[in-house]
Amino acid sequence: MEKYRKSESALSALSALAQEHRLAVFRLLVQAGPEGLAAGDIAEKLDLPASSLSFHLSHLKQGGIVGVERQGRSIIYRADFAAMNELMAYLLENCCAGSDRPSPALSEFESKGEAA
Amino acid sequence: MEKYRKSESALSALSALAQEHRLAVFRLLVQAGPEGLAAGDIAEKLDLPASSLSFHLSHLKQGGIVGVERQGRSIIYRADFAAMNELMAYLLENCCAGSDRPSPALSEFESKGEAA
DNA sequence: TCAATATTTCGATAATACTGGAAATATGGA
DNA sequence: TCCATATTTCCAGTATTATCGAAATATTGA
Repeated sequence: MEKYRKSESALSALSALAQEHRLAVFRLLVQAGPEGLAAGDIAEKLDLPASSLSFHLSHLKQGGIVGVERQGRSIIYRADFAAMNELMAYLLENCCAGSDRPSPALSEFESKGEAA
Repeated sequence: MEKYRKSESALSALSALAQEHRLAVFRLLVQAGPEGLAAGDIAEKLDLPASSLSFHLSHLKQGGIVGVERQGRSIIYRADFAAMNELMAYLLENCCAGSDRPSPALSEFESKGEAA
């Protein structure tokens, strides 16, 4: 258990995604799957200057939703699916709740989780 | 059908949520449920100056994830659960994909949807 | 060791976002 | 109509984020 699911990490993941180029990069990485993509490939596909892309990649890394690994001369980025799932779980618990939800029951649960 | 689910709207919903105070406001509105909350109540609960809160509320409104309605002297804000569900659907389709996903099949589907 | 490749870091600039007091707007009640 | 309440809009100041060329750093292969 002990899923962290704190607002703090959700927030940094959200800010990582909340930018045109970064959302595009992340979607590309999701499509690429576990193999990931080299920074250069991303730059080419999205037609972004290397230094700008690097700025955004480091933001995605900070947000905890991509992983990095050097592979020879290239640096491979991959989507962190586990982190993305945690973000989804956070949003589901804290930001969703159909009109058919069991009143404030769920919110009490979440505020308890948040306290720690 | 014709779910919009475009990157553009996902992006504005994401930027709406990707800010400490706005995420807090939205969570509060989710807890409040369909009844919503008056701006003043939100300001009090989160201890935010009225003008700052108003700035953030308009951002949430722009992002399409809250609804507004005047009720006497107060202005009631409520979480737009349908919009939130659309965001979740977008993220699920475009930003998730377990390692057990059917290769690039899903991504082809989504790029077709995006074209329009 | 040297040159070529891949990427990041630096630094300067521009653009955007956030903050909060004060003034403006809308509403309801006396 | 006049006053109190609720909220927004305006505005200026501050802070954060984005952009991208140039220089710096790694890595590989000759």
